[in-house]
Amino acid sequence: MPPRKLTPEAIASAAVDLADREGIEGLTMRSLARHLGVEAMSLYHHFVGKDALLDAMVDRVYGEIVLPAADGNWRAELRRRSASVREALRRHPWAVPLMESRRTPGPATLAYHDANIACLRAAGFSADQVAHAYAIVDAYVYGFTLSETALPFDTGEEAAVMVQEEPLQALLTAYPNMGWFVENVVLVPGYSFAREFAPGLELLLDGIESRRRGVPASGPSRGA
Amino acid sequence: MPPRKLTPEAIASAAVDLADREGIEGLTMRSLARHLGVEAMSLYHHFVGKDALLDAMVDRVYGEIVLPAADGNWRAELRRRSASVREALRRHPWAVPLMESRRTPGPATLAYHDANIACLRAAGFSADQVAHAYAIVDAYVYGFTLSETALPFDTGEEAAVMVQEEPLQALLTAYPNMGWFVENVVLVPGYSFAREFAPGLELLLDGIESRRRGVPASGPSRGA
DNA sequence: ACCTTAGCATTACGCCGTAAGGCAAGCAAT
DNA sequence: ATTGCTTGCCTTACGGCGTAATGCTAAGGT
Repeated sequence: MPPRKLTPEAIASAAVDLADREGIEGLTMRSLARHLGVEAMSLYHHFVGKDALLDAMVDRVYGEIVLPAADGNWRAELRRRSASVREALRRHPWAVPLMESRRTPGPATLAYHDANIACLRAAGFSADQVAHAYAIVDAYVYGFTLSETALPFDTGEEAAVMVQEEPLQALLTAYPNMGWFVENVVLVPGYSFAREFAPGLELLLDGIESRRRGVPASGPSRGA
Repeated sequence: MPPRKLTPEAIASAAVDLADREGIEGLTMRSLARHLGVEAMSLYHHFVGKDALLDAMVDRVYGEIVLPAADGNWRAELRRRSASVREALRRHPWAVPLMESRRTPGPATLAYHDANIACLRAAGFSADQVAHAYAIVDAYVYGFTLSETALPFDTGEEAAVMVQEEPLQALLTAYPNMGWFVENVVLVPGYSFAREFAPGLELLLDGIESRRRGVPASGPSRGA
């Protein structure tokens, strides 16, 4: 028997690389097999189907995230792991819609969630407070990264090129507030969407902290 | 010539219905055509390709969102449209990954963004403040809804059934913090993930408001 | 009466995921 | 040494996908 060329780990690793380079739609069982020097059906001896492979890929992405330490300052730990999540998802943009939709979490996924809960719990959060904080921070980090990876430009310079084009010019005059926004935000030198991430996260952490200290939540009655 | 059976609107509407019922992976050009009583290729006389159809579907979802009024209270308007976004995305879960990834916005999409900017602008937000507020709120709403639609359960009762199953039981003992979380949050009577939405949004709105009033953002130095 | 054109259908191509089965190389038991 | 099982990979084949190319039919303009 020739030395085994394939292992689940090697396959998943190659699949992540391929998806990074070609996009998730370029990852097919055949293209992946070609990349590994084998035939497509050989992969099915290591994964029962493509779904299982996707599960493994997602778990590898979770494995790249720096876990929060249970004995650290919860704000610093949450900040660090949020940045780490965002970096991992920028390295693997295809993972953004996948991470939240897989139903068979792998060991790295479970370890990730466990460490997050442990960190907040150790900081004295009640179960309800953990639920609140976790839901809010995760929604923000995933949502921000989703927006970010979908954006057709990152810096203002890239946007400036796009705005020159004819159809976009027409749209910006038809929708004057968007035109105002583009002119006064996107096209201002130094703009990048990425810089919104950290301030938004701090706003969340501030809110979580003040709620913990007993500041009552302002209900809908207040602003309406 | 028989009276035209197909219009882009009718096709997109049927596609949305089909995706709602069968899921986005059940929406194929053939299944959609079958549903409309025509052949698959007939659809290509109204849409240049499936991507264009998906664009139209996304724009229909945007069209379901209640637009914020420019002359209203910005908190109330943002609250209302955020709830409306979430409801639209719950009606059409397949749209969550699509809405942020389409690159050819339709009229409803543009009107939506324009109305949002207009609302904040009319409330006296500077361009930078609009950018901050919009990025944060959108990230939260999309991220929350992404988590929500991906969750295998909604209420604690549904979760209780899942937890009975063997493989999950083993996981919860292996990851004690997750076990603690499930026991003290998910399985507590009355739990539902959905109830986290409004408090989290209020936290954001509070933060946006206080930042506007000149409260300096707490930087990483504070908590680290 | 002719031609254009719009609206829909037919056929076919190259992709996809994967079920079913084959085959060769190594190990274990006899 | 022979047998037979297991492991790892390959071959073939099927139904379904998006869609290019082309054909047919009937209404409307001239």
